Amino acid sequence: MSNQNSALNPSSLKCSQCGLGKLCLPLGLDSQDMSQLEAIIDSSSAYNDSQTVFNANQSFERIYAVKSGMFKTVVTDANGNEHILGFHLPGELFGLDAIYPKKYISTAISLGTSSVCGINYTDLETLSSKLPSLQKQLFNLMSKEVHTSQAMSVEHVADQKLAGFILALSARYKQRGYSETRFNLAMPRRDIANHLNMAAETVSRLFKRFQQEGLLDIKRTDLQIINIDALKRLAGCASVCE
Amino acid sequence: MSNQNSALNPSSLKCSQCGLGKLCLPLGLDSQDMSQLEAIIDSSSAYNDSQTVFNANQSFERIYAVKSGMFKTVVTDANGNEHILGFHLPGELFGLDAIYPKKYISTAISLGTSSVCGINYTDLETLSSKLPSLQKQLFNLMSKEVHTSQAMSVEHVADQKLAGFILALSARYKQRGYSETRFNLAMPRRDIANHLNMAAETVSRLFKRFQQEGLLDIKRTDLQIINIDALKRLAGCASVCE
DNA sequence: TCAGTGCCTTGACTTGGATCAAGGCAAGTT
DNA sequence: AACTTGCCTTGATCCAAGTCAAGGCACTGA
Repeated sequence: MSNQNSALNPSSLKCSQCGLGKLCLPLGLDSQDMSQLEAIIDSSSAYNDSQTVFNANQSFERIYAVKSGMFKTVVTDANGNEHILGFHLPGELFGLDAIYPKKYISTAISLGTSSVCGINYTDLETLSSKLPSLQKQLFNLMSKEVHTSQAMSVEHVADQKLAGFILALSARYKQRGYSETRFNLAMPRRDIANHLNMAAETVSRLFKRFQQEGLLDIKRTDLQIINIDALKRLAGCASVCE
Repeated sequence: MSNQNSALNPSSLKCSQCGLGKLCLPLGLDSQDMSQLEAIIDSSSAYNDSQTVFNANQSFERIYAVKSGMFKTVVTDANGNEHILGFHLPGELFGLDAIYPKKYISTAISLGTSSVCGINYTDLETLSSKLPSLQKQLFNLMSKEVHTSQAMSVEHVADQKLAGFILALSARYKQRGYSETRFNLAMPRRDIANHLNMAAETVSRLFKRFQQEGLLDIKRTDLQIINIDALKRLAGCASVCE
């Protein structure tokens, strides 16, 4: 399946110098609060492609913030079928669904070379009750997580789902200061298909159709959105209209 | 669509006397903390069938805890199609997805005679930073919410989805001290179908099949689970195995 | 008791997307 | 340059579930 987890090159860049501060946990913290947060963060462990950050059922200790690259979270059902719950971009947290059950629900795997910051959850809880802005930001990030998980379930036809997926990625890249019309998908077709509950062949045919209809241009993982409005109309806006 | 929102019979039963304390926000609070929580809660507004608690796009002010009955949250996409995001049982919160965007994402509607407690979110934030146990419980409830939204997306064949839905309801009723094998569905077939992204006819045919296979017995909304293990095997356990 | 209404069930037909099976193409290896 | 490997695309076929249409059954109110 996937390799053992192992941290390479732990470049210990602190939150205050990280550049993701406007999206990630530190949002809203003053420099004094920030250094308290920095004190409980294991800054930046790096992973090669397809390495495991944590496994499902492992006992919950830390939540993770993506620093660079991309991670996916995967569950395996009783019949051994894997399902990708989500993809996580820089500045996003994962492992939040493990808080209540006190164990990880999913397995987290890197897509390409990527890095994360780990945050001990008990420490984070304690610090949150001292720093109202941190508590507020955590609530915000969790609320967002609830929202995105729900949005997925609205579209149910294949083309809407794929359009919605692309638009959601686009919006998230935009937020991070990248182009909203051209970005790298990072994950293979198979993973997109799995995440959206469809066959890889369907993803392939839909990308072709979208291209023929002048909605986008795609070569391997390099995606360029050409007609974003038409794409939004197609998706029915469910995952993206704000 | 649905009637105007209107609060009837505001029976002001406090948290400390409510019986849902083991599931709801007060979990883990001592009696002193509890009275602080009670002070910021508008206890119990009652609704008749199909009444609206809040509308999508309305500005966010409060989260709600179900006191009795059931509520559904519904979004409408750009094409006017409605989609039911979830059903909410006593002791569960709804409106959490509105925290980050600061406006309600969905419309909340009562199913049958039901009641809620409303909690001003700003007050709740403030109080949470004073009461670590309250903060902890809020994080737990939000984590749970993330988890249940995600679990939905795992099953993708109709019979698995319906089995998973029934089992999830069963587990939630059990938690609340009700029978896990016999309960009232409260919502019509159409709503189940909509929530699970399928046709009402399919729900009907599947219930018939489940009944023929000796998995359950259903008459209108009165559901009795006969072979819960077989049902779990069918669902692949995704939404329920813990 | 009987018509009216809303919800659920059943059957016949249609279709979107899965599956199966080949083939293509890029990048690395020998 | 030829071979291998992994991923993606394309075409042919099939089936699960949607749609359409009719009928049944349990409440309601006159």
